[in-house]
Amino acid sequence: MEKGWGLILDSEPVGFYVNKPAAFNLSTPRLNHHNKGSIMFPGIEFPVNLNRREDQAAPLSSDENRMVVDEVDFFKPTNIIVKKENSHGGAPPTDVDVNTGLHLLTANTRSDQSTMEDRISLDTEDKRAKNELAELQVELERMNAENQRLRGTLTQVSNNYSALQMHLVTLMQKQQQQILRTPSPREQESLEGKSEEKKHQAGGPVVPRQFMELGPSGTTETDEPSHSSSEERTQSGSPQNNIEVASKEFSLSKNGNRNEIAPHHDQDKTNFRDGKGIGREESPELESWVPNKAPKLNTPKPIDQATEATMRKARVSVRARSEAPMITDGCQWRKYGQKMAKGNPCPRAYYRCTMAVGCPVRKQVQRFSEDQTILITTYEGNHNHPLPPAAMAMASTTTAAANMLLSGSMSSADGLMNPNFLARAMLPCSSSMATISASAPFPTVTLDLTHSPNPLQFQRPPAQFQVPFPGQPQNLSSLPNMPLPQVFGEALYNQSKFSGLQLSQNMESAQLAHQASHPQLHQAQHPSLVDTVSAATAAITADPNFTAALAAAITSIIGSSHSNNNNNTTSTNTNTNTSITTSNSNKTSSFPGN
DNA sequence: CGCATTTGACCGGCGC
DNA sequence: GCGCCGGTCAAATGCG
Ligand SMILES: [Zn+2]
Repeated sequence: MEKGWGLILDSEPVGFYVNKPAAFNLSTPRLNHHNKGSIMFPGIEFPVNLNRREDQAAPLSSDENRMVVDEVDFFKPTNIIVKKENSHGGAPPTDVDVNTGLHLLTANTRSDQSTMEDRISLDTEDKRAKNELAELQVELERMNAENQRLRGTLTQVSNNYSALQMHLVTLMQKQQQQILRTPSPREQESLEGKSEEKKHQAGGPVVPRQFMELGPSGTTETDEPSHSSSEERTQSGSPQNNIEVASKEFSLSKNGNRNEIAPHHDQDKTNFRDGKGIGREESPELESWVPNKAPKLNTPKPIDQATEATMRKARVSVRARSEAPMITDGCQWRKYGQKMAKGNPCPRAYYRCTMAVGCPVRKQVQRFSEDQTILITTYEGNHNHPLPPAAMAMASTTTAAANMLLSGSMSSADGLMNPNFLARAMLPCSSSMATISASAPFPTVTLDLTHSPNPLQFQRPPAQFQVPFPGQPQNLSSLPNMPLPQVFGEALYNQSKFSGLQLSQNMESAQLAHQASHPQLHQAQHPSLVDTVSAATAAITADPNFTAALAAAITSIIGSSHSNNNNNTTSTNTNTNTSITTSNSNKTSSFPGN
């Protein structure tokens, strides 16, 4: 089964390579910020956990692990090889085999002096110079690698930030919905039906429903009984890299509340694969997934069902850079199909959520034809089961996006209001963009977690399918003066060997932070290392100013890296060009983040 | 041996 | 009606 080991959407494995002094020493590529040593950003009143894992502090070995990327290597073998070598050598042998392809220079300089002098001494000198050059080259490459890492880090931070932003928007949206309109019957249903007991226990305020509860109220609570192991599974793909060991201390907060819900989807099991054989209509509310061709079934069904159908039909696609075949979103996926898409050389893979038996969630994974370093993951449906925090991150985000979209599509008033609201909400946060466009068969929200190479590009033109990195992936092989996009791609590539992009942790953190304020939701969580981690991050990120802190972190990192790399034209891109694109049937509009 | 993936078959929608 | 196309199924295959 697929565990989604590809991109991990959180920040942790990368660690923070904050502002290294000019020494380009691979052996100490990153500052050691263990989570306990969370970084305090000046002027910000709470610590930000940068998710450094302890072992990552280990100088070379971890680096090697990170750098060795051969397996998943789709695009640029040569580079990788070089980097690998570099990562190995603390001080490279003078006779370096590392072929940097920069010999031209050395040859020239040498030729001048060597003409009439004593051959031997010159030879030795020559050799020495050569060696020095080689070393310099190696160092140069190290610098490049460092730069890439920094950029990768920045990218991840940006991604995280974007994710958090999404959460913020989601929460704001929910609040808005709560305030502006009485809860829809479905919401009421879900709240009463599911959260009632929770509310009793927690006695907390009524909370905007969790995305998981968006499904049919009756069965949504199905819980996988055996999911004590869920966390390993979800994280197993990259245990070394992904799990945030740092925050163990927080685990206690969550461990108590393993969910109590009895798994009652036995029926679902029988119904699984109901597509044809076993009637799925017997229990429409059971919400085992229904083939998504639900375009017209709305009429006969009650409103709830209609919205459900819409929900299922709504899609949220996430674009992120990853060389890995699939992003790690914390869920378990089983591949059930693969097709060659029409205009895309890369096949499209179809996955189904297997965390619960009847879970209707499916996703499509496909590479962006124009930039194959971009992985487009399209989610469809809502989980009908509790999710581990890691999965919560992505799921809640996507669901939020779907909600946004659907709220727009359901009532015209909302439709007008929500996008604007979204735009407004995101504006102060960052350079994000929301776009509503036509041309999608399904209402689709696109979260673009890729990054624009242009640092000046704080406002992007509202083109829907803009390719953030027009550069072609092939260019990645040109190591020294790699344009930023490629650098990013490579950095991410390196880091994503096991984990790739990391979004989940922070997203989940936001989620948990949210939950922290609403304790009744906690019980839905699974205790686990993941939970632990997320709890920790949640605690850390519970502060409402987290985004500000993150922004500060980003800026600080940017500043530092800028100082180090400013000669590099491709230097840090400061803007997180997260864009939200919603495709509706008939309109196209965009909301530049700022 | 059980499970996940692979992969060609199949199905429904849609346009011509 | 036919063919294309996106999406899904399920037998075959591979893997641990
Ligand atoms: Zn699910």
